[in-house]
Amino acid sequence: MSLFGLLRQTHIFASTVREILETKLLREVSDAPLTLAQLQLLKLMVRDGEHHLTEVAHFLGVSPPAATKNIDKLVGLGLVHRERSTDDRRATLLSASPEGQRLVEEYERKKELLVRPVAERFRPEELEQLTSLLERFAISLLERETPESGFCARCCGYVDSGCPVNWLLGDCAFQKLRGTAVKEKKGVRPS
Amino acid sequence: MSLFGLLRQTHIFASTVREILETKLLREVSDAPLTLAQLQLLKLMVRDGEHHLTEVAHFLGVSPPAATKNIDKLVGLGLVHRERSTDDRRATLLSASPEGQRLVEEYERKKELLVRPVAERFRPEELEQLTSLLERFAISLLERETPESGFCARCCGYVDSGCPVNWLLGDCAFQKLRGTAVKEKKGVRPS
DNA sequence: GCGAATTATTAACGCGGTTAACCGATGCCC
DNA sequence: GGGCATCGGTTAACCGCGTTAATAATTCGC
Repeated sequence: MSLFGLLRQTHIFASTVREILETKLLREVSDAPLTLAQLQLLKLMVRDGEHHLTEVAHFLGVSPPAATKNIDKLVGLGLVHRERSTDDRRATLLSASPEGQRLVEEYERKKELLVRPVAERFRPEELEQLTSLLERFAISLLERETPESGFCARCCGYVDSGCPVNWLLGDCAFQKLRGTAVKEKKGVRPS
Repeated sequence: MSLFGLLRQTHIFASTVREILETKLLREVSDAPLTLAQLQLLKLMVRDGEHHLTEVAHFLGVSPPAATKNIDKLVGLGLVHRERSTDDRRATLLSASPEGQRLVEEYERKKELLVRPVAERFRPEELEQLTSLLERFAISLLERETPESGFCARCCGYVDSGCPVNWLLGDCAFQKLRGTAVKEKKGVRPS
């Protein structure tokens, strides 16, 4: 069987989502030119409070200096608050500022506004099919990854404790961050 | 109706495809660290012969100097051949070298090798559904784009003359490149 | 045939990534 | 408790790819 059509639509779908639903939308809600990584950082911090720089670096999959630069920028824009930790005075505590929170909310709002009319052109059962097929395909791809590859979909902001992607990757940075490491559960679907 | 599940899976699918099926695979087939843009360039040139630098810049959606740099790198790696045009001595003629062609073929081969076992976990009608749903969703997103936005999915390498994405975007760089501009046909499905 | 437009490149710079080096704070161990 | 390794974060130097402005060479149009 030929996979050409599937490969083609897979690529086009992924490009379109990234370009229109993520990059372009981000430009619309932010005066300063943020990168997708920076938005994901913001979403992470909006979602759950205070983080250390090392966690942030791991979450983004970049080196600590790169994470520092990203945080520097977000702090400079007033989107993130940074302070020294009191119990470990080496560490920093990072959290989203009210403006940062507003930016993320605005992004989510516009995204839904953009997707809703698209979704309305599908029947409800088609949307469920699509969601389910997307999930199965992504999981099947991810299952073939060794945990060492360190891939993280940065689902941040779309966290759903029942989602297989969450417990599939033993070393999902986001999981570690949230203190809900699932290493021992890898590959075992919770009942 | 809540779109949360759909938005979540959409993001995860797009991230996973880009990361595992594109970025990671590219690293495996190339010694030099190519970017996805450079791979897409190669695919473009493998597909259809000679191009000018301006076309390449438009195709990638970057400025001419940026395109020059990308081409410089590919030429330096021996993946692309560059020569002066004879009929317009300002212009350059760019084409993939045999090594460039081999790289793209190897990439496609490995991609199929990776996706086939994933596809085998779906029933044939499910794969058709997925392909069709991906296409409809992407098209529906793209339809809301003004031609001025200049988005191009760089479907290069997955060109299918019957595909709506091809004729949907009046200013699809790829279309222009191929001399099959569809501006007048925008939104009108060929019978 | 000459000025205007076009094609591609170079120069100077910005931003985000890297590694190496550094600094203050913590913790361990005798 | 003092000494030393380690840890958390930042800085410095560099690289790659993007930008805009300026330049060189060629072609076009009147």
